[in-house]
Amino acid sequence: MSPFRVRFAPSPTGYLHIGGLRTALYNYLFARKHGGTIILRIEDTDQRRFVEDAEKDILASLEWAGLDFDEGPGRDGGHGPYRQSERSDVYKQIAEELVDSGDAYIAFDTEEELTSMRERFATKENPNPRYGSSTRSQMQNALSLSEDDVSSRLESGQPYVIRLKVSPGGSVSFSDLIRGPVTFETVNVDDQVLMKSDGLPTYHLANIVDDHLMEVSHVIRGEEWLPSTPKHILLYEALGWDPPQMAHLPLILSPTGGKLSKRSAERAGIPVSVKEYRSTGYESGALINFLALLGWNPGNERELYAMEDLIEAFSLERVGQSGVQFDLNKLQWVNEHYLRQRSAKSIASDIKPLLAENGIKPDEDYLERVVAVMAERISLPSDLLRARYFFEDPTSYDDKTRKKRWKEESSGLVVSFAGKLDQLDVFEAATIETALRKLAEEQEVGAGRIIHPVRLAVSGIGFGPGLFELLELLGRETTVRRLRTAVSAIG
RNA sequence: GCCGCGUUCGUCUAGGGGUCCAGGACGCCGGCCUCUCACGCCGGUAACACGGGUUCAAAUCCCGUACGCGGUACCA
Repeated sequence: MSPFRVRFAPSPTGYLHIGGLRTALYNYLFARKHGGTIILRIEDTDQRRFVEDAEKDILASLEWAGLDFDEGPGRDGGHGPYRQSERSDVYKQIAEELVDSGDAYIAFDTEEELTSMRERFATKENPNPRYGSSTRSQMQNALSLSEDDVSSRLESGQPYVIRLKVSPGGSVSFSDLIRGPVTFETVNVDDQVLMKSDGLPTYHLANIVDDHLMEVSHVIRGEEWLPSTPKHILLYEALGWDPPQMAHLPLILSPTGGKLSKRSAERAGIPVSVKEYRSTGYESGALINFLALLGWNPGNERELYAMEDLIEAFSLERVGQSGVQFDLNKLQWVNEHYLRQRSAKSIASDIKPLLAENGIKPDEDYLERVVAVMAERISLPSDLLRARYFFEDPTSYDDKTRKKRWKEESSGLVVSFAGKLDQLDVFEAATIETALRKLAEEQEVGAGRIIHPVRLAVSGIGFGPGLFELLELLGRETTVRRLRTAVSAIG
């Protein structure tokens, strides 16, 4: 087994979203490509934003997407536990070590004090002053207070946080696998809180401790983390650990611009949680295929990839560097390809509950035949809901089609056609077609003069599958009934 | 504001000094097929952000500007 170890580390503050899935996917592809290991780690250190069923949703969504993990909750690989809430002791111990070594310090400032500090030091040039080398001496911490003061505050149980002590004047450089060399000046890095006053670590501490302890070799995460990477590098250095390789993925942007957030996505009509894609009826393979190509490309012109093909082709070097807009159109296109590879039977079984919700309970064989005939006309199984005429008589007739297709002689032709159908020995597409064409000939009109009004009569709309197979599918009784109803309704 | 990262058709992208008056895909438009719609096939529209360098030669290298995005929390 290769020494490559990667992790996907979501925070259970909500359902797994599309950006999270893509991050998971890239980690997964990288791991599988190199025969490495992928870890799922739950970063549940924010008690305030914790969402009860989020972890369950994340697990279920990943499984649906076909991303299986080697290590994680319930799958011990000797590096657990894999929930940060179950690892508190470790962080506490490391934080204390950092305080002892002088790389971190205790601070007592309350949230109000922090806010007032920001107001106090804010200038036009610097509206957002950091808690760091330039301000910490004026705050309440172990660097500004006397030793006695600190210990008496500690003894009295005053809440405190532990902050990383960042010295100004230096710089932190690292080479990002996707972006190349990146440098930050330490003056611009603040004294990040490592341990919160609730005794839990912040992301920054927990993340690097776990990555180290879990022997993570490559950190593949969203670009929003790039600015905090210097803090992480500083932390690795303080602890005497080697930092892993870093790879910061381009962000998924909303078509309206900006990071694809819940709000912007909704505004753009894009589902944001993986759960929604699933319930809308997208194929997981299609979503994966689409997401893989959103920010990465294989360097050739192929567009359709099964998971194995993605694993085969994937490389971090071919991940782009700029943000990418989410394009629902393209997803839809990919999804259509996947949908058409499925049997009518399996699509039918998917759509059944959806129809039932809408009060439609068709015979299974019939439904399967409907799906077969409609397969090329839908991009999602739920599109079938818009073709209710398969299941119930039309109650209205599309105006535009009516104007265009229903001529003076239409009623007569439709009635005659209904009569012909009544007399047919065998009610099949071929015999129906023969009958119709014969009628057209007798009446000396083009076949279209009958076909279009008949379609409107039986379906209420002007488009759909081939008319003859449609009629066969509907059956003689339904067809004839609808024809006669339509004549009196449109007449 | 400051820090960081970006910038090739509307979108996802190929390309990384000459093979590029820039290739593919989605979308859009037109055509073929055809009873309609869709599929499929064929064709079309459309881009190197701008300004300076470097070079015989720049989409490609360098600098600057503009713009976009991210970060600037005891959130992740």
